[in-house]
Amino acid sequence: MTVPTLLSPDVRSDRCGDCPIRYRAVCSHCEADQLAILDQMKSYRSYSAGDTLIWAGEPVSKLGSIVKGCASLTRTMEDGRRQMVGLLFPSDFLGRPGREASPYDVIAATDVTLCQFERESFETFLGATPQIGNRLLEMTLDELDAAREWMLLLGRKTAREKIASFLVILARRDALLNKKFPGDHAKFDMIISRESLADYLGLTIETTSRQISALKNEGIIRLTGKRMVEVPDFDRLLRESGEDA
Amino acid sequence: MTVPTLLSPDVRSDRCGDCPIRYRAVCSHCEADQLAILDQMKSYRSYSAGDTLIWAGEPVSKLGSIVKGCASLTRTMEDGRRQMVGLLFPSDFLGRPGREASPYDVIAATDVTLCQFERESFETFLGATPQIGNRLLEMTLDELDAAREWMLLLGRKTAREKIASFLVILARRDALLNKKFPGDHAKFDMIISRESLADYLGLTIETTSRQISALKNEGIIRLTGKRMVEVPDFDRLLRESGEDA
DNA sequence: CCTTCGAATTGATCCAGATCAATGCACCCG
DNA sequence: CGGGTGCATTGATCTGGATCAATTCGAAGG
Repeated sequence: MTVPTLLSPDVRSDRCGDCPIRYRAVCSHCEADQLAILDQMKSYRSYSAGDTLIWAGEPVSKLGSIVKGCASLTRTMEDGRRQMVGLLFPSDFLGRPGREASPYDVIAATDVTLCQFERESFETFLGATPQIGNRLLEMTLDELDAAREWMLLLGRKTAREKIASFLVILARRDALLNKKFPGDHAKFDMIISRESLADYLGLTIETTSRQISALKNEGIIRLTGKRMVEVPDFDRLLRESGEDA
Repeated sequence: MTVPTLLSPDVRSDRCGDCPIRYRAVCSHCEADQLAILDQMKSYRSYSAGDTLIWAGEPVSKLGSIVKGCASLTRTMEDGRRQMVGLLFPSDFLGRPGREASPYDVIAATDVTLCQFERESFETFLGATPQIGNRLLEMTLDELDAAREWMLLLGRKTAREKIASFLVILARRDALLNKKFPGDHAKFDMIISRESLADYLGLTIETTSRQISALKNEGIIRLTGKRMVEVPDFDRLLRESGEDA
């Protein structure tokens, strides 16, 4: 049962056929008849920035896709040290079939709209629909690649390279979303606070802030407001990130 | 076509039914008839410690399971900085269906026996056999959890905690393999060189060596030879690792 | 037995990033 | 308008782990 009043303004209708993530989400390989079933099973739910969608270790009865917004996955140690272990963007899947609980907190980084399913009915459908399972495997392999890329960043990159690498990811995302070339002049929102960014990069807030200031002072990036970033020369930024071409 | 002469002494026959990883590998959910097909498709191959099984970026035509031994996944930056991003043990799967190339080098840490398939025929079988896909998804989710756990280690733990965490993993593995309780007195081989260990933990060889010596001097571990480790008090080691109970 | 050679340990010094401490800067609310 | 309140920036200092530099150990071979 869908709840139209919970739709965010950007989600034009509650029918799967109109969904902005129709061709990228877990349902992307589904045929029309399978989609009709998902359409019946799904419901939308909205969260505000800062809300915790899932608490680490708590069993969760819902699974679903991010339709709009951005959520973070975070692990916290007893003494309070925190490490962000992933960022979820629209079309990314939330929750793991066959697993009751998540080993990390999931927190809305911005306002988030979720397309969610009951775990049980989704798992039944998954068992009967190989397209879903295949797509889920693809997406999980992509997440694994991203996680391992991030391990290299956390283990071996300097603070400056870490910041630059993060900005490269956002600039590429901006180019993709706005159908520009990756080399073009990019302008995008940093999405997360300095504190979250520090948690993502394995740094302190202070070091994070200092390195951003340094990149700004050297003209590699330009800041408008606290969160908007412009990248006049993408290749220069890329060189700072320690990546190969 | 199997090649009996390449069998390692521990692999008693080349029939899947006798396989030591029969109930943990990608084939574990398969029925007898499906297993019979895999039995026809598979071949064994052995590698020596230090051999590169897969070069980063190179297309690979084979996929398969580790039957015996241990292999590492490593990313290298242009300037030579290296980060190990995973360790594969018996029953772990090597290669990614639907993906031509691996983004990291795969290197035999010890002598390795592989049960391998041609990519093309394996992918065809995967399409027709949901059990394989489901198991692969489970295993990939496990790898993703391990990778994210490691991100916390790389981003936030001290050198001492990193070493202790690695030893905790090996001690748990020893307990599992030898059907002991995790708290029991463990004795195991460290598998990898100090250099590889440094690459795994995001440290230098020197820091790695110093921290191991420190744990030894404080009686938290005991060393016999360079590579054999004994853990008299598992809980004490666990406390040093920064993990919660 | 001694020599060799790579891996491991140990010591001395250095520095990138952490920590401690203000200060700046919006934005809200009484 | 003034004074919170919560980020973000900037400055001063400290330190854990890196770097540079010898040993030491142990297995392999003559």
